[in-house]
Amino acid sequence: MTTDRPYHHGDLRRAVLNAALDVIAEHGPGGVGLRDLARRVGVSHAGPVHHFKDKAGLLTAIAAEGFTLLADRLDETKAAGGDFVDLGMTYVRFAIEHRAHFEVMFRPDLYHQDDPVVEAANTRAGNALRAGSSGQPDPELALVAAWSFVHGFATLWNTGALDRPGVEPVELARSVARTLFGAGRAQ
Amino acid sequence: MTTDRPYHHGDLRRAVLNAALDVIAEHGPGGVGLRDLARRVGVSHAGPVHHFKDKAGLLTAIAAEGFTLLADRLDETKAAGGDFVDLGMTYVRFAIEHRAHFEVMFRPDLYHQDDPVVEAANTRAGNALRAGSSGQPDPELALVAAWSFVHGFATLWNTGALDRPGVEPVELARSVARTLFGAGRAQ
DNA sequence: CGAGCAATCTTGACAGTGTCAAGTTTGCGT
DNA sequence: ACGCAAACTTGACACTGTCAAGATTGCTCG
Repeated sequence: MTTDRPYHHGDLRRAVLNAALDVIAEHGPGGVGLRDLARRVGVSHAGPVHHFKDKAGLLTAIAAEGFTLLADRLDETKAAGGDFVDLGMTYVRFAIEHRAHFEVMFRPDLYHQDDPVVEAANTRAGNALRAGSSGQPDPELALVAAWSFVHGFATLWNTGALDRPGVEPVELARSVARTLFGAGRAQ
Repeated sequence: MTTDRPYHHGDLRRAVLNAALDVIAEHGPGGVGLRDLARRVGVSHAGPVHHFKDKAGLLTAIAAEGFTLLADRLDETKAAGGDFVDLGMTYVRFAIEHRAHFEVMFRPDLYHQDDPVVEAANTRAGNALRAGSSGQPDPELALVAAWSFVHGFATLWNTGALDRPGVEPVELARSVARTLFGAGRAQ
């Protein structure tokens, strides 16, 4: 090939991120390689380094993107009048639909946890979650209970441990959540 | 040094496993390296290969050990008359005390998931868990609910997301579990 | 409009990794 | 006591992340 591609890629950063997300979704975060990503995107082996500094830097960017994406969705369902259970279902849906992001976000050993961008996004998502449980009796315990449940459900589902043939995960999670947390009082 | 250590290590397999568990506890599963482990144990760079075939083979052994250990503990608390909630607390305690094992067990992309040993240990632990929920109304839903909760709690706690100053994790989990699942009926 | 500067990307190198094949040393059963 | 198989070593290869230095480009400011 030795293609006639332009020297400047245009949007290499996004291209590398997308390629990385593909790889993570298929092989997990351990499967990402800077040189492999460079190859997939059609760029020299050190191209990605310039945008992310590190391999950990790349994963930091993915984690940050994931946290802001999650915070956005939580804010949306809150704004749409969603109740406590709805918030949890948004969490589950996010973890399944954005599996690659989710698998990085909660593996702090893979990225630069002290990065200001990722820290800000992380606390934003945390606040959105905390706000959702504020209407419950004993909000602190409710937060731990709900977060643990949806996080565990999503994690187990993604690893295949909860696999039921022909079952829609969010529906299963919702029916379980209803029995755990009641029918879901307003707010 | 070029030590006068014997040609045969004695129990290299266990030594490598222990070294790997140390590394995982400190740096996560991504931090393990076959050559690094060999160095720590004081053996040539390809020594460990003979016992585990692969890097994935090493992690397979760790996962298998983890599942049987978990199954053992679940059986014990069941035999000691523990109820539904007690089983969950055993799960949480295991995940925290054997953090390194736990972090490998639920990352199937890291090891040979189809290995017969790990498969057997996995289903054994699964059965122990399933048996615990058999006394509940709607056992299937109860299993999903309880497993999701304890798994999520343990995972979040281990990543530091649930960190509360001076709080004993199992006690926190127990108090939450009691409000979720009732006072814990017998069996 | 065009010159130069900074951002973007390439090339080349180095240390470190997993894995394999081939040798060496040792314990153990017959 | 002998020999065989298990345990370990040595050496090699392809691959990885990271860095330094160079080539190419878009863009800003005169």
